Amino acid sequence: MDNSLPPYLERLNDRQREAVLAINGPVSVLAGAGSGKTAVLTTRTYHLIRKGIPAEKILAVTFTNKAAREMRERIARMLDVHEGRDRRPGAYGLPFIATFHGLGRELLETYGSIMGIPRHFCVYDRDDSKSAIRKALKELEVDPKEISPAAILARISKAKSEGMTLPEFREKFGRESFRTRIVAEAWTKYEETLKKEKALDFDDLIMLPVRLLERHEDVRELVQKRFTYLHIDEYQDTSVLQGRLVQLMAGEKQNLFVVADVDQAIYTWRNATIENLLSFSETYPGTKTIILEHNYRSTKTIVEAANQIIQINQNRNKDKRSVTNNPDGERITIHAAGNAEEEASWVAREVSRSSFPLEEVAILYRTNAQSRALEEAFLHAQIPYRLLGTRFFDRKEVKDVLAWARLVLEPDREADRIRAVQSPSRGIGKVTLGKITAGRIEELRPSDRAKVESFEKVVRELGDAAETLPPSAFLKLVIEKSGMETALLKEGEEGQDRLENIKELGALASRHDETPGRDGISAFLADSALASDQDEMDRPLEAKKKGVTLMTVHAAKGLEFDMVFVTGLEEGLFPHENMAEEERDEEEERRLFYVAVTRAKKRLVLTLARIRRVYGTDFFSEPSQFLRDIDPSLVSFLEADEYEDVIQI
DNA sequence: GCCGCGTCCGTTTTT
DNA sequence: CGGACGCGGC
Repeated sequence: MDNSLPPYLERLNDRQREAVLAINGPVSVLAGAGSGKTAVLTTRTYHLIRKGIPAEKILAVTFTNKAAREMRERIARMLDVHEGRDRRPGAYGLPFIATFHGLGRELLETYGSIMGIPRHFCVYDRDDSKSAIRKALKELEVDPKEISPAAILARISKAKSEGMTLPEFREKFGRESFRTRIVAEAWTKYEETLKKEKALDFDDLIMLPVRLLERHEDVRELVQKRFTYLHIDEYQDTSVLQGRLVQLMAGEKQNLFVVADVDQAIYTWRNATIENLLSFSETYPGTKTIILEHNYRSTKTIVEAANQIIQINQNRNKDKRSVTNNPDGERITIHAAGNAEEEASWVAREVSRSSFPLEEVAILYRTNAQSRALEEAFLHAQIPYRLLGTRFFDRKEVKDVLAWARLVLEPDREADRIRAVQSPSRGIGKVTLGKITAGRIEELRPSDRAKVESFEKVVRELGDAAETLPPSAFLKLVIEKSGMETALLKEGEEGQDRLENIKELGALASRHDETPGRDGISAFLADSALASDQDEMDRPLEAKKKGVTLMTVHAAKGLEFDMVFVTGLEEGLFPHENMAEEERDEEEERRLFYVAVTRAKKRLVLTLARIRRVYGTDFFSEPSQFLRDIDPSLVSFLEADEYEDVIQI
């Protein structure tokens, strides 16, 4: 008998190998930062296939689209499968690799008809949901100033992601207070809008599949048979409902493999709960737990600093501590700048002085607002950069095109009609539109009627074209026929940029060109709703850019760079001072700092500004308490006298 | 119906 | 400070 290991297993350490080889039954892997958990997930998937498990029986759920795509590419390479343009998660006989939302979408598209879910639904993003709520408030004659649409949406979203239905919410909170009554009323209207527009929101993409599997045993069995091996990444950041979905899918076999790090739980504000992880072995008796604490990523200095930071948290597994065989490396640099602009230009200067390739440098910050000063500094220093998180899909012109496309597929979508009719503006406004929706078409002036008819004609023509055209050609036609192209060309330089953005959208759509007609277009639309602005691969132009990466700490999760700058280390900013007392969570902020620090492989630089501008006014800021958590022996200051000043012993 | 101007508000973090 | 929204004049 041949006892030698295949090369892909030899590369792993004992614990990692144990994780890969634990094929049946529930397994939880508690992995520290930089411990090679991605390698474990990928290798395990590959190993299962080598063992004869059909690839399409394996489901892997990742946290981001980017992680999904990378894993899919890696496995395709290992299996020597050449992926074509088909972007569906399970294409080419590969495992089904997607985010929870991508999985939910697949389940609803495939099995949702039994619950009356339309075949072509569109997905509402946060802004869509917000305007739907705003509309609901208007109908209810509630002043949005009294209760903000955002707050209502947050409450609805929380209820939904806990698995609570609208009637249950009414029952429980309907009489509690004025506030909750408004929430219940707005929720009712909101659901009506969703239904009318054949739309689902992000929470629906999880909630409805759960309901589907709970209520329909036949579907549950079908799904359990379809996926016999389940891999879940970042399990500490799953919600109650996502946990339940996993459980429903795992079924009796429970060939369930989850990877998690409690110290990197940074999404509780998005209704993630570490309860799923803490109760894992109770939910799944016979769980095998494997701890990966060896860090392959960072220098000893960085690993040691990370340990010092995270061990201050009370709410964690105190035995878990990262170790590394890597060299000590350089000390951590702390720099205090005068204000945000000086901080930014100092960072830019340090980047150009360093010898790391620009692709190996990341600039991290707590809030998106901080990116502006940094962007300007990099522009000024002529250092190429990529800015993640500029909400591409939030841009007006992009939303306009998507609205047009959605309207063409589903002429009942009121919100999209209002948007489309105004882009470009064609002399039809709210009043005219209101008359149409109310069915009072005869009241229209002849000139208005002509305008409306020509608009509707364009929509119809595009509708016909949508039946056969590949998505990218369809989009091109939309841009032309809607009149957007002509209008933008008239606008000069800014219009050119906008046209560029729209064309980028066309490039995205071409990924679905192998599925022409409504199916492909609708898949593209769902893609863009689920696409993340944090993922440069979702944007062809952004992906081509090379350079330093600017992003929030949240967006940096899972990534690694030779040199990492963590900026804005000031009290109130990082840790962030929350408005709502009850939401303040110092330990989560510290975990976030831990995530930031552990992104660095070789050099870590922490910066702050003594004066920070908030809403246009300057404030003095105190250095972040987090800076004091790192032992001085690991730190070097550029100016010696800065030390006591910043650390404030 | 459109556009310009004034006011008000916000900022965590995002699939 | 800057984006979103509303009001009022054209």
